[in-house]
Amino acid sequence: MTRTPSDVRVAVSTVIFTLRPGRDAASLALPLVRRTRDPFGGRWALPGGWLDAAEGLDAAASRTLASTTGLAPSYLEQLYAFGDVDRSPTRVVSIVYWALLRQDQVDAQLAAHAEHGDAPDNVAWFDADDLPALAFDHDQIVEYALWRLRNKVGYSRIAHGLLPDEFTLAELREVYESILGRRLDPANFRRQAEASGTLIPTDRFRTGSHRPARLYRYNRDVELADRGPLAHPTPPDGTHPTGPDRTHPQNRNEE
Amino acid sequence: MTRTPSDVRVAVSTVIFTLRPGRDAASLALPLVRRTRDPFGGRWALPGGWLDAAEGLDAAASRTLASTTGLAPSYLEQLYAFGDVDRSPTRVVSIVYWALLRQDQVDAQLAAHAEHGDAPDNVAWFDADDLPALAFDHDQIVEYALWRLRNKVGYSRIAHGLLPDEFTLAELREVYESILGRRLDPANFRRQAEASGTLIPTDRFRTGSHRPARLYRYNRDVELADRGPLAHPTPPDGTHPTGPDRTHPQNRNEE
DNA sequence: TCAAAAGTGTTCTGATTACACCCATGG
DNA sequence: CCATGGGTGTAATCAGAACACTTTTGA
Repeated sequence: MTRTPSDVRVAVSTVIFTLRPGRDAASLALPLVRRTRDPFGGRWALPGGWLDAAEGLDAAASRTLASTTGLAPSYLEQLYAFGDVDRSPTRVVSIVYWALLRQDQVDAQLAAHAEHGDAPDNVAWFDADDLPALAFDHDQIVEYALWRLRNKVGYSRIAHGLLPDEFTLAELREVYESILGRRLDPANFRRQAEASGTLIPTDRFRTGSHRPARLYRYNRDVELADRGPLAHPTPPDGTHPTGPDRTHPQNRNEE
Repeated sequence: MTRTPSDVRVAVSTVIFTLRPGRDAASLALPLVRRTRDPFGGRWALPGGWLDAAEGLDAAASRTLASTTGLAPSYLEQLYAFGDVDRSPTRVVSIVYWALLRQDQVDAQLAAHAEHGDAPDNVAWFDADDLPALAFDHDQIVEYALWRLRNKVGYSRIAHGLLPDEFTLAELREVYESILGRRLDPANFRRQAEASGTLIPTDRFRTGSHRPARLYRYNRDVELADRGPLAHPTPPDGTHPTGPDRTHPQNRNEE
């Protein structure tokens, strides 16, 4: 067997969400990179880059995300492989990931880069439901990532991927409300959250407004999301492990 | 931008299931192809092949499946992109699909090929829970495909992808039981199926054993599975459309 | 002391389960 | 006429939704 290089190139991109506090309710936001060359020069696109022959897909997602935006996700999962012939002028298969970034990490990571003088350029954050026209088929990709996020929040604990270590139930509820786009009953939300077995109450309280709210951590023994039988046992590096996702839904908001 | 071919090659493989009638209960079976060359010469592997620069991913899955096994799926959906560096001696990213084939189509399609003298070679069917050691990481891939199938059967209508146009409720129930690996209450199953709105009763009956059972068709207006916002409007060719999957589970067998 | 969020209790509803029971047919 | 699967009825259970209510704080 001779090794003939293919004329199909493999790219890796990532849709990474964070929660941006708003006056009324928080909203989902994501960073985009402005393209400097054709095709689609000047347009906004998802952060990403070419797959290197010496790295796995997950590693490529983390690397290209870091090199374009300076961000390291708190949750990372493969989304889909896009490979229509006409999705780009040249033949490119894009392995797309979606990710979450804890709110407190956004500023921290960007500040760290600013200090080292390697602040990412040509990057801007956009509200997830108010995006400009994107390069390639990235509009569709973001739409699908949003759909997956909204769906997954219903049957897994990924919402925690957007919060710091300690949080109040109201903060957790706000994450759900932002993602789902509707209000949730605080009383019922509390009971469900407590019954899930994933929350550990601390003896600390968040004070400042009205009645102090108890702070919770969460049980790291429980995975953020069931990733199916192929889940890697433990993450070798800092970021979260990635294996095929339990793509199966189990509630049924949109069946 | 000069176009430099990548040293990463893209393959497409498919895990395609059908239901094999057994004395007691039916069981899931899938076709494998015996490799004739190294690496893993002599071992069984998933049907597949190299992605052609002129075809999309879905088309490549259909084409390679047909050319290796002679089969055309009744349901086809992308499963996952596997791209660990060491999963093959050379650098290969495999876009893996999973598929269903209606029981009545297996024999029909194979017979058609036999008649034309183009019967596929080196192909054999195996029971899904009794597989030999497979080439590459294909064991894991099959395991993941099974997991996804079992999961998805709980919140979508994919079970119909394994049945002919008309079927009895007992036959439909048997599909569920085979996939889930447990018995279901016939009475409750009937009510759920009827309440789903996806079944159309015919005025024909399956006779032969005891009391005749009504035959049902199903409502083609309802998608087999919610594929998310990116679903292709209509399949251009014969096989089913494929878009990103609503990977979200909604029941919770394994949360 | 009052507004507002934290937190508890109670009721109602719908889906799921378990299981008793009747119906229709082939042998 | 009876064994067997087709098909119906019904009561118990459980999760979720709705909402009234009490508690605790800062202002």
